[in-house]
Amino acid sequence: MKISTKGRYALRIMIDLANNIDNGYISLKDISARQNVSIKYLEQIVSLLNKAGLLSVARGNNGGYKLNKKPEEYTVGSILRAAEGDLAPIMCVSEEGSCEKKGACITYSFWEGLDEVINNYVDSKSLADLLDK
Amino acid sequence: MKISTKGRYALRIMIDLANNIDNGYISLKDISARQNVSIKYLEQIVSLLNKAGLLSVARGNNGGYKLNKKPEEYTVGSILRAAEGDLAPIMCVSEEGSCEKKGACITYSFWEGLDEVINNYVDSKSLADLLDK
DNA sequence: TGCAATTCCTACTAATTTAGTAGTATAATG
DNA sequence: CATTATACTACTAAATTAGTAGGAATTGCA
Repeated sequence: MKISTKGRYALRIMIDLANNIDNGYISLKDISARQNVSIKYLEQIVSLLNKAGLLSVARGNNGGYKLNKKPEEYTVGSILRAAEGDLAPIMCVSEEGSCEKKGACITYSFWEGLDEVINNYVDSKSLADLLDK
Repeated sequence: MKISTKGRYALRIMIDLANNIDNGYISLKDISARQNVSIKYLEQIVSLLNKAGLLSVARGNNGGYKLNKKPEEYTVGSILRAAEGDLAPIMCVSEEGSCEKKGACITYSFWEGLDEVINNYVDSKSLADLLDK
């Protein structure tokens, strides 16, 4: 029942970009130096964030990434789901794995409720909330 | 971010025992037949529940397990934690892994909050709540 | 007394997932 | 056109999960 490094690093990347929001496009080289994560691994994680539409990208020399919204407009949930795929605590309540025995299953609504409190919490916090610490 | 089979089966075992609460000690053979999980795997999971003090045991012929409290006195959280070890979404907020940089860490209180909503939810539901479905 | 049914304990293993590394292609800039 | 980036795909080592397997200890009953 753990969040993986992808989710945790994704959050750190977004915080890093938020902290440098006035500095134009930020390269992975810079983020790597600050966050102490290899550029190659960051590439994969940023790619997930990018595909989820959370970032603006500039390729080529002096390229990099920047936020395309204000920090208060990102929920932490949207970031974690982009990186982790899905926060469902078990398959049967997730989009893909959705179980056909829902109705009959005695534990289904319990798991559904857990999924709800998790997603409600992570969606109640914005990226800006984290910066305010 | 998934609950493992140990947690899910543990819940099914406890439900099974609750459903047979008037039938004395229930053998793993019976539970195995009803729940479609091998006796050998059930042994390991029941051992965790037992060590956590959730069950009464009778060894030998006609032996087995039974609940030592009423279903409404078990929180689902106590069952899941017994089987899963810990529901902390990341190391730094768990008992063992507790991080020394708590104070400095910008994301710490966010994760702490997530841990809280998860545990509050699973502890707000009793085993009896699941039976009432 | 001894056999059958049961829990108890530990070790092993196969499959899956996680946490990366590596290489090469593509794009932009000066 | 060299340099500095991102983009994409494949590979790999380590850890975790999901079991199997074997045998010892315990108890009830014929």
